[in-house]
Amino acid sequence: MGRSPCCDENGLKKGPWTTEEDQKLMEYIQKHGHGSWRALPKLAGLNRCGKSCRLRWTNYLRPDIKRGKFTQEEEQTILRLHSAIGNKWSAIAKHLPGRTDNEIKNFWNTHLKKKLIQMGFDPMTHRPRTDFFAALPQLIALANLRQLVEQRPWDDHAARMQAEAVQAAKLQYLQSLIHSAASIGNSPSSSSINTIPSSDLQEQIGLLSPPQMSSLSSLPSPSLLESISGQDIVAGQLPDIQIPSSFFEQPTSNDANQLNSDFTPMGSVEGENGTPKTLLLSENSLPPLTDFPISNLGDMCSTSSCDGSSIQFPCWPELFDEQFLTEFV
DNA sequence: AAGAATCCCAACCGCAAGTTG
DNA sequence: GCAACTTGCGGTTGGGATTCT
Repeated sequence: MGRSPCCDENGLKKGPWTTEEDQKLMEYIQKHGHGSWRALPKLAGLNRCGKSCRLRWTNYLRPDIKRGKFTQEEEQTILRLHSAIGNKWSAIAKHLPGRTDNEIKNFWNTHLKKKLIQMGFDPMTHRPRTDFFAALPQLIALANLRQLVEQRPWDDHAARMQAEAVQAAKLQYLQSLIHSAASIGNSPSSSSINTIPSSDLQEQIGLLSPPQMSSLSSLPSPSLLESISGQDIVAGQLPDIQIPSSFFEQPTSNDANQLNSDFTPMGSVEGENGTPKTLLLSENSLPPLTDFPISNLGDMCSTSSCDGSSIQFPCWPELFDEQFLTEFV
């Protein structure tokens, strides 16, 4: 299994392709097929290595390539498949006709990954991140729901659902705290916060707007953490939440539904119009955080895909009133 | 208006699996 | 079975485009 020597050859052109080169490559392949990629450049009159030609063809020149923005449907498919198989871009691309693995990979890295991170989900596991900083954006977004509830004259049912969502968020936040506290207790020399990769930390801190940064100073004190961890609460016994891979919107097509059937859903509920909504919940999961489409949640965060509008988040003390803490502890 | 920062994506790199002789 | 070679894949990067200050 030796390495390919083709790109090691000197004198071959690299970098962006010219329209002339594209033309030559297309004409040659349309006439003769690509055959051996190694031999192709010479036969086609190109001063490129075969690998470069193959990449140019498969990622750009192939006639069946679909260009333009990814649809919600495609986004759903990518999320669903990625949650099941991870960074298998070529496998994911097979489910998206006309999209290349490179295109999907780029879309993931520039959009979807950030979206998940901003919502406090681990982009690799698609589960809520248990480290403290990772949970912040998700919780902030949920806390913001309560603010909306208080500001809008919604009906009682909707308001109750929102309040329950905030309660769930609080629970999850406390879960994070307890995880942190437990690890502090188990290992005096290191805290879970200290174990967060610095890149992750920077990423999360970078996502917080200045008001949120300032509110960090009013987070629970170490003494509170101690008092919580002193309750002999086993972190593993706390409820866990798994994000539905249909995270931003419900699937809308037969294709998406078909894909859904490829992976085992952990639960389902009936949607408003009678169509079942698939929820990927773990057995010990909390109830769904909200009863409205989670896409609303995504819209409320300050993300690059949120039409550029920024939203002022509430301060942390508002999220955790004393009554709640008393009830919980 | 201009420079800085950020986003985006085409293309490259290198590894590993598959194929051939 | 082995080595040379080809192909496919995923991670990373460079630089143009766009947005922000």
